[in-house]
Amino acid sequence: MVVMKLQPISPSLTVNGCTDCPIRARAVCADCNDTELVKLDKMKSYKSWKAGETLVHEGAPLEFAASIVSGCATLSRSLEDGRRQIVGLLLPSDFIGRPGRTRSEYAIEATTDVTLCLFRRGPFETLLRESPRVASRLLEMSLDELDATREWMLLLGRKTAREKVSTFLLALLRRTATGVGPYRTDLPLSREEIATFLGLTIETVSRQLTLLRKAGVIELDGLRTVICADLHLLAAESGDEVAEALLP
Amino acid sequence: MVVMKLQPISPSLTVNGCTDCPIRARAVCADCNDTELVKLDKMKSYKSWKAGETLVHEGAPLEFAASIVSGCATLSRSLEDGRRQIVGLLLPSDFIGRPGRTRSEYAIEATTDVTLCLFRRGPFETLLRESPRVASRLLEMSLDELDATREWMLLLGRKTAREKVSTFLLALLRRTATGVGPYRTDLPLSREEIATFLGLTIETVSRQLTLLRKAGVIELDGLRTVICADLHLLAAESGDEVAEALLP
DNA sequence: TCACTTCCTTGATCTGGGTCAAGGCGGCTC
DNA sequence: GAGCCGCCTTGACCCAGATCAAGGAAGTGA
Repeated sequence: MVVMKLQPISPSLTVNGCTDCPIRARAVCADCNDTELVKLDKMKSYKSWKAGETLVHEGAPLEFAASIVSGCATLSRSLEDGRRQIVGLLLPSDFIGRPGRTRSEYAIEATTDVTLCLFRRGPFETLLRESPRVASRLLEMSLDELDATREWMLLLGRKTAREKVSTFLLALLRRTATGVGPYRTDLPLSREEIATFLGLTIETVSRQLTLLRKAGVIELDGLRTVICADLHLLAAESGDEVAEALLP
Repeated sequence: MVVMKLQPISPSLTVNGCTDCPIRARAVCADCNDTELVKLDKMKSYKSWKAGETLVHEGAPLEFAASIVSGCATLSRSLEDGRRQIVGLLLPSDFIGRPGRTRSEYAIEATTDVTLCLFRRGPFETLLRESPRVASRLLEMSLDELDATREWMLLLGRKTAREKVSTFLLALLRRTATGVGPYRTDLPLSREEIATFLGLTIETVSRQLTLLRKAGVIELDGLRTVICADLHLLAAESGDEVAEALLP
């Protein structure tokens, strides 16, 4: 399963792809021949789920590859006693799929209404075999994914609650940030889901959001909307000075 | 970077590969033509490091791909204030490398004396481009890696200290387990390194090892050798009943 | 408009694991 | 074999974040 990319895809790749089907744009770059585009277009279909629905249960068969068109979903793993950890966040342009394996190690759940662009396993794996360019793009995406996952290990193992919440908000805001601030984003996760993603409890997430608001780092507009006038303030709270240096 | 595989490689893949150079065995399966074997053999070389040495600094150029021949190394990431998290464990037959990127996101450090089988980046990437079979094997390894990393996220985010230490010992023992017990393994990491891997402190690791010994789950022979008569006891402490069900 | 639900916030208290400090135990050197 | 050094263990205490508990706010349906 390949997912959780917190940077937006390159604009130069989207413009000549179909924007409603990001995998086409992501898998095939501008100088490719059209054959692969046509093949991808022919095998795709769309499906939507409501917020809160489960797309795939942990350990259940996974009969498709897909990319997120709109909305947000999570990947999670659970222990038998109910403890649960979200191990990946799926946002538009992210990819779902695990070539060569038929069942999902993770539960996939919609946290908002979500629409996927689906490819059946069989034809998609054939395309992978026949098109080195698509295959190598998938390898690249998997390795980016691995880097993002390892970065999250550092967060889970070593960061404080405040740093965790700040890092999460910063990652979301950067993904949607355009031009200059103030930056605004709608949280695609409930407090409970944020907690499950950050290895915290819902109460701690709530308290840290309140503290960040009182410290003037962010503003909250309703329950789901976060506004940040200066991403550097947030980066300073995230425990990661490198992240700060990379800001616009 | 692709690493941390806690299962031994398939015996059917090793027998006809050269055992001192596992990537050849891992990348090329029995029914492949010999050309790829020859190409891999031609480009390889060997290099060794002493325990405690740094192979690659965090953020430094990574000019090779490699597989571990013997010994143990770690991948780690650090925050600026010195907090550090090991994000991957490299044991014999594991692969190091990040096609398409020239610098390492992680520090790579030898925790015991270690020998690598090295491939220069250029020729290795050419081989990847020309040999779909080797490329698809690398994708498979990357995805296994991603699964292992996400499993570790569940450990870091949700398990107790006792469960973390038990899970770590179980993973090590399973990797070397053959036939029936009692199982014995030499820890490739110091207490400090184990702590850095599990998101704990050295004192907590030490205390949990003592408690597991007093509970009769493990025996310790010297500082580095762990003996476990019954892996099911350890699995019961690991918080993961599925792991227990999969034991021999 | 009122009951009901779901999700969030805030306060009070508890505790697992961190921190600080004091040895113990080889292995090495001279 | 004495002194030293690196690594590990153990004890005492502390604190960040978990847990428990009590509302608040916003939506929904009758």
